[in-house]
Amino acid sequence: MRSPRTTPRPTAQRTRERILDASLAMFNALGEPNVSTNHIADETGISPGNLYYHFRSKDDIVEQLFAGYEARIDEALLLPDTRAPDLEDLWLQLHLLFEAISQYRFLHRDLVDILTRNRRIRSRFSRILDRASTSARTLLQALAQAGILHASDEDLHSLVENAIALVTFWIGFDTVRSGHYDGSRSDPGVGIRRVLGLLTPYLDPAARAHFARLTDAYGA
Amino acid sequence: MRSPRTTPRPTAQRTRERILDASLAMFNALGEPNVSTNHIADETGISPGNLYYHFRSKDDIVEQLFAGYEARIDEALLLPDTRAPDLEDLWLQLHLLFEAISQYRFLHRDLVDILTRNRRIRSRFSRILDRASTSARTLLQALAQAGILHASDEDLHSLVENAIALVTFWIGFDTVRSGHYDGSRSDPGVGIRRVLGLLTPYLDPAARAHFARLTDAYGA
DNA sequence: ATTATCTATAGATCTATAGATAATGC
DNA sequence: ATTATCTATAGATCTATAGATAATGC
Repeated sequence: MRSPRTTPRPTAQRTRERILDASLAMFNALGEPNVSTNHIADETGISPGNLYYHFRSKDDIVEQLFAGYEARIDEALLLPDTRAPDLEDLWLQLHLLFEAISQYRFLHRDLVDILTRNRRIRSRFSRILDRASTSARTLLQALAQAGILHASDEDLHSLVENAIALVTFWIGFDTVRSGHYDGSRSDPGVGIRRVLGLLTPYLDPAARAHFARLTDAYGA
Repeated sequence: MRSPRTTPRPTAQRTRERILDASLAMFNALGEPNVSTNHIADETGISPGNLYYHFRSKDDIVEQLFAGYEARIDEALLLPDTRAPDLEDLWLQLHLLFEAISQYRFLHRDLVDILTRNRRIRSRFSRILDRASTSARTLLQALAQAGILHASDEDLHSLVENAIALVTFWIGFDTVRSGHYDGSRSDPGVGIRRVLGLLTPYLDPAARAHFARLTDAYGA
């Protein structure tokens, strides 16, 4: 056990952050399984021993990064609490989700492998999916209530699950479909349009036109 | 270079097959990145040296397995050539696809990582996606021609891409969503229903009822 | 004589730790 | 005195090969 650092020194704090930054960048570029603690130390410009002074293990680094990811996702899933959510909330939520996922895309690239090897992250991710499901359901039910979406309960369930599947594995699909395996960031616009494509057949014509305007105006 | 075996001895042939069988089973159960050539040799009951007599490398094993996968997928993608494909062809194709993928699920579990590390498999998989896209498009266009599906060209494109994404990453999504990380085979029924769920809003009511009957009758 | 198999091992990792040394804060 | 860092290394892999030995087929 390391003693708690109540007042961390500026230098060490920066080193810790630099390790996390380098890890995230390399994980995203090369895939987490293909990046060793030696690579990370090397890229950060420190010794492997120093890396293990700041982090218990490679998994510890992954978990710290995951905490950042989880915070971003939870923020993206927030819905307005004083009024019913509308189409523009859905549109914004999708943009925030794709942005957060893109920032931590290494997690989604090797999702099954990472979750298989780490029980803690596994259960936390499982709860993220549940929260996403709840959020999406709430949103779509509000749209149904407002009369701009028409779907049976079964349709709605299928819709929510398919949307979650598509968002979760968009990074993977985009990679294999486009053939860009270098881990570079890709335009989230197509992914967002595909998720919205799941929804459109259930939307009112007026709402569909509304979406078209949003897409044209903000370019995604 | 190994000399060509024109008339392979039965024993050796069996060993080769046993290596492939053990590899497939362990890859599916534990994930390809987590299975070493030592594990495979151990499970097959041979020495690591013997394994390398039969296969050039671990990648060689993966490629041999991939060839079997590719053949199964290509077979599943075949459409009738003497008549226009109909709803039941689509239904059958989905079943064959899910069956083939389930048999080689290790490929889909770590798809991006495997394709990143192996250029040959990468380009072959890319062509599989193209063939799947063509097959799906042909099928859906036939349905549109027959008047049982109504969708614009843009809708149809989105539909095809979303279906391919869902089928390709169903194994991954099912794993993280259900929380069963032991690599065991899961019921493909839900996955098939989800893919069909993409289609239903574009279908004629009569065709939708047809699907419901198929699902009830054959249990998926 | 050829094919199949095993033993033993080189060489390259990788994760993680022990222990020495340097830098900082009181 | 505490915190941060480095050097060096143990110990566990893992992939792959060399070279010896066994089994098979003509």
